[in-house]
Amino acid sequence: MSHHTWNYQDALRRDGYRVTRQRELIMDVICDSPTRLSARQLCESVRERAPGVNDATVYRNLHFLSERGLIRPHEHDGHAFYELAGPLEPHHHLTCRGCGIEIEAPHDVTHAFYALLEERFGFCVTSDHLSLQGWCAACRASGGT
Amino acid sequence: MSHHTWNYQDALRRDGYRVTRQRELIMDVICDSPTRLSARQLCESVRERAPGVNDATVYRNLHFLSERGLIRPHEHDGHAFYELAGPLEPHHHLTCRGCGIEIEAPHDVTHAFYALLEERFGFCVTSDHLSLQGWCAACRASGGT
DNA sequence: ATAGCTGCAAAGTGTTTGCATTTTG
DNA sequence: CAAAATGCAAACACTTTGCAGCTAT
Repeated sequence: MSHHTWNYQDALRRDGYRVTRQRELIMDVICDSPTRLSARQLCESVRERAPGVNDATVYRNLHFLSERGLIRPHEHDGHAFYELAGPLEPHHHLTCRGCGIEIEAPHDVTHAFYALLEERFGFCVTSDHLSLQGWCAACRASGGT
Repeated sequence: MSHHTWNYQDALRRDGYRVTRQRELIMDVICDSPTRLSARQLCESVRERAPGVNDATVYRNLHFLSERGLIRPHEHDGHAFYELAGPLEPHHHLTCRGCGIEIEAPHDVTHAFYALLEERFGFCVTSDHLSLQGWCAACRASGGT
């Protein structure tokens, strides 16, 4: 899924918001990155492409775009990391400690687990995102620690 | 489990570290709290009991005590929250959005879930702590949203 | 006596806010 | 043209650091 095949611009304009160079840059950077990026990293990446852009603008737009549902923040390591929301299914992230790859697991992998928590603790989970650390198959095969 | 039944003091002295009033205060506050506390909250609670204690000292000791394995930090909401480590089993936290209660789920509740992730994605989870939001049985019974 | 620890003040991050100016629709 | 968004600088909250003096052992 790319934001190029997704007309988020008109969606914004329709609601009276504006499509600025800065907003497009942020969407571009998020879309081009293979992994989720923190606000800080986004400030940097955006500035690489367009030196004039201010951090405050990036922060403001990350909130704005999240509120509008165009991107999605995930808490991790004490920071918010952003990814395109678009028509993507909600999902979980499995991050490899070896190579850093991020595997996306569909939301339904947690069904049985959440059912168990409900059964054993009467607790009904509402968290819609999990971020787990571990080792991917490739790293384990190649003798990762 | 209480730190009063646990002689962490001698463990420290044995290794050449000192048992100070500040360190004991921090351990007391952590132990007395029904929920995990953030560094910030700990600074405040400690200061309530002993007005002179400096934030820097609290921060330094939270790192120190974590390194020594006396307390355990858990990331949550962009901050570290601390709880007694001691001889406790590793476990997961289920936090109720309604009443804020924290249910501790033993580590083994994730066995089947982690096995599924390994089977489907070849991914071997190493994260040893999960923090999930949701609704507890009591809140759901009393018509929590 | 002497590491080890504390308090203080200053600096460092990462993020937010107010306001004058610019830009988009 | 008017509303919306930006840049800038200052404020913010939280955390870390250097150093002189204090204190547990």
